[in-house]
Amino acid sequence: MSEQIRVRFAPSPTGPFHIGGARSALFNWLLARKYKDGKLILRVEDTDRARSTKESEENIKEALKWLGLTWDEGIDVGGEYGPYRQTERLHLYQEFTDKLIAEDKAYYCYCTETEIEAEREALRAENKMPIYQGHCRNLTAEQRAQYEAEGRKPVVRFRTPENQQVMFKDLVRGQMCFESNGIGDFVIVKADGMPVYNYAVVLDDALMKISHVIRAEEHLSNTPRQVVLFEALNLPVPIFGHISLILGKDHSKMSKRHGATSVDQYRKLGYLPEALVNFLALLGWAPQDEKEIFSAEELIEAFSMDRVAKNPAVFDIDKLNWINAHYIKQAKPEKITMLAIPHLVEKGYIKGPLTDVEMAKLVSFVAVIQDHLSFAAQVVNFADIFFKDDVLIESDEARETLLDETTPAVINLFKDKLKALEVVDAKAIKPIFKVITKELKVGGQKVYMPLRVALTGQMHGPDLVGLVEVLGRDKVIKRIEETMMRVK
RNA sequence: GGCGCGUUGGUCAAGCGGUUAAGACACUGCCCUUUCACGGCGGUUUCAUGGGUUCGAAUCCCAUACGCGUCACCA
Repeated sequence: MSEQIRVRFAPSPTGPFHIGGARSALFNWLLARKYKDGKLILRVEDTDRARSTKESEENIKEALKWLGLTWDEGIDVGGEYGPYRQTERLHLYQEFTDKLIAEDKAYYCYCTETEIEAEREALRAENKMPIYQGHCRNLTAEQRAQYEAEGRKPVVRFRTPENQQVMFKDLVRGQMCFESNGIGDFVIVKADGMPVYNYAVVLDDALMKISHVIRAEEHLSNTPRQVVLFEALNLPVPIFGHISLILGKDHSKMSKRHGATSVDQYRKLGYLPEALVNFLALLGWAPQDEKEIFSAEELIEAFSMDRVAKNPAVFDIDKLNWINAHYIKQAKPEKITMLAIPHLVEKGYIKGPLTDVEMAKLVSFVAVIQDHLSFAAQVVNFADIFFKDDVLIESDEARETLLDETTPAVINLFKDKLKALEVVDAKAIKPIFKVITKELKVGGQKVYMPLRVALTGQMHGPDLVGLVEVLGRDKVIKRIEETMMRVK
């Protein structure tokens, strides 16, 4: 690609930032970063006045920043092709609309929504395509004046050329071809003066000199409408690339039913941005080799549009969890702790602000369980071990472990040894277990298990040595004593 | 319904006329670990169906089925 790469991400701020949108943004970003002069433009498509909100726009920006998907031109950062919010570009669209009308390539349509709806119904009933039948296609000046007098507010429709083949190039799907007759005269400017998506997007992409339009497949069927407009306006047609949709487990489009769908939800659950980026890249794109774990830099290096798949991909939370677990293991315990705290607060484990000492202890605890986590919120699954001093014995099997005839001796010896320690750290604690097996002549099972159950109530869990160190001598002794009292 | 896109194991997927049809997640077996997890080594499971073309087809062509998208004064 010799010309400059200029790609854009153009979300409409009508709700929480969707995971699918994040992938579109990611692919565009990767393309922009791959080429030295590549530019990513962030444009906001806010022409739907009823649904667009400032909060959504903020949410999208925050999510993009969190994911590390930086943009070179667009809202907040500016650029020479601004403004970058469609509602601030109305004067630009107006110019082109006037021109189209003057050239008779577009016309005013006074049909009301109910009239149009009735027409559509009728066509559908006959099993025909529900396209506009051209009622206002050739109105006389008198007819128009009549409608105006009635107070009707017109929309502007594009006069779609008949019997033409509309072709365009798609990087993912190859050469595409549609019949113009299947399109009909579509609305380009609403009655409130707002341009319709298919119109504004064409003008913006052309005016912002976008070279490649990479977006979701749901736009594929809309593309001929846009191509026809590019041609009518004598504007260069960009190269398209329609990436397939992300589906839920049941193969329908991802929705709330499938669990978390917004970037924000994953962020709050304690997924790491690098993991999400890594995972999203692998949904619909495959590297040449067998690598699975990619840093952003490695993705930029390896990414290319011709390895983007045509078929839709099912969002597999198990794989995301696996990737995230990988990044969690590499992360600093402090970081995971910070992500987990809101969840610990929510579950009532943490009441007020933590002191420095408490915080340090919590961090050490997180370090002990870090390898067990798929995402930070899972810390609450282990929180009882850390926060709850009255141990709940999880099963009869665990109880039996405590009733073992060797158990009292083990527990007592352990307490003595622990009390005798000058410094209570992992290095000092570890040998205790060995010594006990030797002195009491019992197997490791008989030492570790009763102590684990007395301390946590559970048969399985994080490393005991680490646990004893983090909990501290007093708490450990108090806990085992109380548990033993209770089983007797 | 028209138009369009798609269909390799439960999931992500490699493959682009000749392969024992990669790899990863999940599942599972063993090892490691005196628990679990991590990690290591194995295993089960796939070319939607039917026709062609070809010496040879997961790969090319045509049907059928199924899934999805779109046909808005939403984007």
